[in-house]
Amino acid sequence: MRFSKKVEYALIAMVEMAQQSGYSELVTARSLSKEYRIPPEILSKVLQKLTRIGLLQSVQGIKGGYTLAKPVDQINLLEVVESIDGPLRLVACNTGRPCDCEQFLFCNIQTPMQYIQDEFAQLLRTITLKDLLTRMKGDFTWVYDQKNFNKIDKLVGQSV
Amino acid sequence: MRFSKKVEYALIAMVEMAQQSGYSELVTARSLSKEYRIPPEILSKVLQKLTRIGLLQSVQGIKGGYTLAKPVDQINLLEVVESIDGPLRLVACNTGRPCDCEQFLFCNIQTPMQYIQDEFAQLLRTITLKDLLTRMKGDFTWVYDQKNFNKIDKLVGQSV
DNA sequence: ATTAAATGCGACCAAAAAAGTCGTATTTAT
DNA sequence: ATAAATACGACTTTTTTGGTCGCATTTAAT
Repeated sequence: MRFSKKVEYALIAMVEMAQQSGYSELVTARSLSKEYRIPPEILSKVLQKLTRIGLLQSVQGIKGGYTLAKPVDQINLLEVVESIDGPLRLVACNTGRPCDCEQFLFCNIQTPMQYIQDEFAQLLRTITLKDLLTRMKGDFTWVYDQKNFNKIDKLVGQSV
Repeated sequence: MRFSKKVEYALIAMVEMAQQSGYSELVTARSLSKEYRIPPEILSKVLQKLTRIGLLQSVQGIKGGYTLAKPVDQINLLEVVESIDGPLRLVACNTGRPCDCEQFLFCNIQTPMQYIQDEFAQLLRTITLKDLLTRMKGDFTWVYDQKNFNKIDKLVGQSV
């Protein structure tokens, strides 16, 4: 019952991109992976998926990078989640066919669970990247606290 | 991003118990596990957890079994899920402490994700066992289709 | 009393999913 | 030509989940 790490990485990256570039400048996978301690190969693949699906735009080559493909209020959480992890499925038995879970013919919760899934999907659909940005005020106080940066600088032995 | 099998088993069992007993008669783990093809040891442990948390009542001994401890409209999904899987946590970094995810001091989505989790928890809190029961009308048409029962009878080589 | 059928637990093993790594190709500004 | 970036797939490791085994306790029926 967790979002996958990849989805977290996607959201971290997109939030950062929204703050940094404002749709204009490019951000590289490498810089993001450094800043947020995300394995670069994984982050790259995540960003590539988001690009293929049309949430990001990419530019190849030595001056390349990524940028948001749409305004922040037009990117909702459901698209992000489904871009990375595939179609939302809260239970095993809602694939369209009558029921293919282990309890097949006897499953008694298929229809109700479908309803719950629809509700959750709707919730994710109503939350946009913009909502995330407006809700992260509290984080700034410590994310950009200089003491923390110094601590990390020491920790990893390099400038951030 | 799935409910665990154990949570599914819990819901299947509780829905069945609500239909069968109407709070009076006892249902055994064994009969449920047979009817829904759930490994009996697992189902037992699930029902035991639900009992400890107070959602079911149990009676030990040879005539024992389980029954719902509360009316169906007073059992919500959040209690069921948290009884089985522990506190709801959609992301790694909302444990109360500032942030203990891999991106620790740099995580920029902690607060927004907490908000999403709260919204989802509220959704689960508003859905009761009664809602599940009223939404499963569609299932009856095939769950109780005699042809299916015959098919299963042949499949497992015993009366159901 | 003995037995059988039920709940109650904990330790352990196996399978599946997720996370992460490695290698290589392609693109493009310098 | 080179360096730094995206693009992509195969593979390995780790973690989580699902499932199994064994044993103890309770209690109705004989």
